[in-house]
Amino acid sequence: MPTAKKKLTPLRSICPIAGTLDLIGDRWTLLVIRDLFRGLKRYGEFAASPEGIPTNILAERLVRLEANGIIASEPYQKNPTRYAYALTPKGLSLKTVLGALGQWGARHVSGTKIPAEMAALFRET
Amino acid sequence: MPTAKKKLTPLRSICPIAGTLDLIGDRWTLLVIRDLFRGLKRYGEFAASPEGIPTNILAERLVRLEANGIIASEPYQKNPTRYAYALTPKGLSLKTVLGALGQWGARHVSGTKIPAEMAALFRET
DNA sequence: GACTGTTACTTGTTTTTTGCAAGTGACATG
DNA sequence: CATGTCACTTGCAAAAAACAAGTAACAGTC
Repeated sequence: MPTAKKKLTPLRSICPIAGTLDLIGDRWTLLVIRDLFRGLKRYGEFAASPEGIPTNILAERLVRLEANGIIASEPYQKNPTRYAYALTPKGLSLKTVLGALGQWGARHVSGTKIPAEMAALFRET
Repeated sequence: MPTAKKKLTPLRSICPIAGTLDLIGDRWTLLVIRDLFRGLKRYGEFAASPEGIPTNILAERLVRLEANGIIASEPYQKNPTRYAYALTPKGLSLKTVLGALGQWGARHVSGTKIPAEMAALFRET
């Protein structure tokens, strides 16, 4: 796993919406989670997504998501050890959030389009 | 209405999730929208929320939300003209997003608690 | 076995955004 | 007319993001 730096993130309030945003409410984190739902697993795959996340940001977000128990990493090779990332149950339960964001965007943000590969995320459960 | 500065925000991709995040995916915007769902209407009320949004950020977000058709402002007094803000239908349709974020937070972010005043947001529709 | 390429990061610097404090204009109240 | 309030605006320091390079450990080619 990448270098883990300790960083406290005290919650801004007891509001559960604010609490969620404190964990994943930045410009990039939810896009990494979206990619995990799409089946991507490796650093290079995330980096290749069309939004073009800066690599240092990606590395930091992966560390943070794992520290918060939203993703887990497992080595898939040695020398050098490389890790594949996957959503934990906690991360998987963000599906409703991604679904709501995606449906709203498809309806209200012009220029967006639901890719076929992502249709599963948008089906009602 | 506050001073409107033109600012282009080209979408990072055609993904509807990314598109939504480009509009409202920052540290503060969704908290303002939450406050509107809670019934708050005025600048001072938003500023008094427990998270303590910086006032310059609040002013800028109100302008942006109105420019994007998510909120609308109406004068409630003259000299000086003061505006009350309300969600448009487009803004109201973010309820599912807020609901999903809140439910996830209530379940997975320790230290959060659903205030009674906010319970309506969390009921399934 | 030196050379090229790939993967997964790390490091350094610039630019942008945020956060904080203080200031301003137009009143309303005492 | 002095003080207070409300809704902002402005200035500046601090933090985060963006961009560009660099690095380590191989694997494959010549």
